[in-house]
Amino acid sequence: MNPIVREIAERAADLLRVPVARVEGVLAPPREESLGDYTIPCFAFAKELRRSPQEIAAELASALEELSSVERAEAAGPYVNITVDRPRLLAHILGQVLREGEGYGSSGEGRGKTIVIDYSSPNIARPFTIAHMRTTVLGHSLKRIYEHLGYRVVGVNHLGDWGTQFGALIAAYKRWGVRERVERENVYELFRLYVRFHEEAKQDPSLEEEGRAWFKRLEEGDPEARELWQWFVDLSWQVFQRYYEILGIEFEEVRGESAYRDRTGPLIQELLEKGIAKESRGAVIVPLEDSEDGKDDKEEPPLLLRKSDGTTLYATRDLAAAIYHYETYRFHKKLYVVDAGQSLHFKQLFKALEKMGYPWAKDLVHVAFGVVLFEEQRMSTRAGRVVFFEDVLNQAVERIRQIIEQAEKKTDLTEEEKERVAQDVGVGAIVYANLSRSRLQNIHFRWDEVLSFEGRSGPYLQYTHARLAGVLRKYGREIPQAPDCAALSQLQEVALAKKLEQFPSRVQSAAREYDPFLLSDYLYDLALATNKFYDSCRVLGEPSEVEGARIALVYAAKTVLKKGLELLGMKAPEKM
RNA sequence: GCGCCCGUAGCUCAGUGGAUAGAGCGCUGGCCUCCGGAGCCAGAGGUCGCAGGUUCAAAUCCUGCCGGGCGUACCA
Repeated sequence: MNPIVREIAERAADLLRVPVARVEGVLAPPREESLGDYTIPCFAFAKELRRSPQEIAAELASALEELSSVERAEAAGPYVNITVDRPRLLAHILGQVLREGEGYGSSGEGRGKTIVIDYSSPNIARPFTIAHMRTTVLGHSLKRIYEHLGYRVVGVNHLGDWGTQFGALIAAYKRWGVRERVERENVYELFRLYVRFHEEAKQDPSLEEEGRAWFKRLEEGDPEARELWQWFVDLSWQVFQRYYEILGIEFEEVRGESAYRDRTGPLIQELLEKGIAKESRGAVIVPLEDSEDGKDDKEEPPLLLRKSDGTTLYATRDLAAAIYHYETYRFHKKLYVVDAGQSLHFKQLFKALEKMGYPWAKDLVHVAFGVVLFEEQRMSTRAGRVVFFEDVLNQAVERIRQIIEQAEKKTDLTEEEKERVAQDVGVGAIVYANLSRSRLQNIHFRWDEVLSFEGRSGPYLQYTHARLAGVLRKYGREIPQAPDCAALSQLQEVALAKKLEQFPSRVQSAAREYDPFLLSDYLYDLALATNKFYDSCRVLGEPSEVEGARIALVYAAKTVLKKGLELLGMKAPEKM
């Protein structure tokens, strides 16, 4: 909160004899910019003061008008609309951004705290699809946001490299696999084998049995099963790493489900001995029904730890992983960035850990998100109804190459730079598309939408940044550290500066709500304000007071835009 | 059946108690002798799923219903 707003709130609170926080709670920007900078709706104070809101507003208006930082304060019915001393406000905002630079919007709230984020965590032996992008991009952005707030963040890639499905894959490979083809086509061939397995299993259910049997052999350490499995893992990881490199993602910990295979046995033993788990229908479960008064008409499904064939499940390994992560990192919080369809799983998991007496169970958060739909249906890897990430990326990059070539303005980019830019912007389009709606919304994947780079899109934000970079390049001198803000009197200048002021609180909201959308939404508004300013206010060649003030504004906007893009996991090219 | 999520403009989505509900796409019409037109400006387009209730004030909170998605013990 800036000092001007604080002064206003304190004065008003003093006058009304209410806590400052009450005033700050209702103080907001007005409905329309032309009404002023801030407004205080006075309804909330009417009852206790036994006066009409209109009366209160009138009194506040005349009192606030006397503050030196207030330019104008007028009552509009029950509202007080306040216009502040703009040069002072802008000097405060610009001063802060110029002083803090890339550190603007950071804070010490995370000092000494560790956050573990489990994200991306793809299943091996399958190509990345556009559906995998949601967890990858969300988790990555959350990671950068928390880091900006001073947290130590451990990005965990909990690879899906264990489970019945690998029994199925081994069975499929044993039946139809060709080594050379797998080596050549990698995950795409493994994926084909997997799909074929499920298709043929529809006709011949004994295949499922065969798959389960292979998984059992795998869990028991059968050398042939292990060897094939390791081969699949190595091949897959090679491909995944390339994708992560393109996306600019690095993990602090890559530790698949298989890493916990030796912990699950003892864990199940312990739970049985403590009476937390029990045998039921041949399997081992943790009952979770909260039967306080014996009425279990709700009948919550239990958490399954071991199947009747003796093999473990996803949940067993997740349990072991949570304990491992707490022991290793003593986390402040652990976030699971996993689609909303798994809500029950996490509810069960957290409850089971609570039953086990771990106080940190309350620090586990399922950061749920909506699924990506294709042709109005959920993508299904098994059914083969998927869009591969690589295809989307290639098309996006190709589209951008064309746009660069067709640009009217002669581009001075070298061929190498063009490639770089095409990739950065292509990735940006995909990333932004995944962060451009609140996380619980499903996303309808449409080619024309992802390949549209106009309006609200990743490239729009990057383009805005590149324009500002262009102005700064041409200016070519030191940015004035104490610009004359009285020279910034245009509506668009004030609006842009006020937008810049919101950045820190938006970063915090995004962290608090575990939703980078809150940041991406803000960045679009910021880019819009920037373009409006750019369109109506010329910078270079203006009288020196104006030019100096405007270039400082340009610099501040570019700095925030760049930082914001980075927090979303996007590049901010200087030229494009 | 039960649980969670969603329902706002033709389409995709913001807005979760405060003034006349906002964007993008699409549609109509404007703006480059001037810092990058991947841009800017203007216009048309909405009984905020329905019905009650709480409140000075409801798209927003509560209750019920309708429609859609997901989940609901041996997949991950």
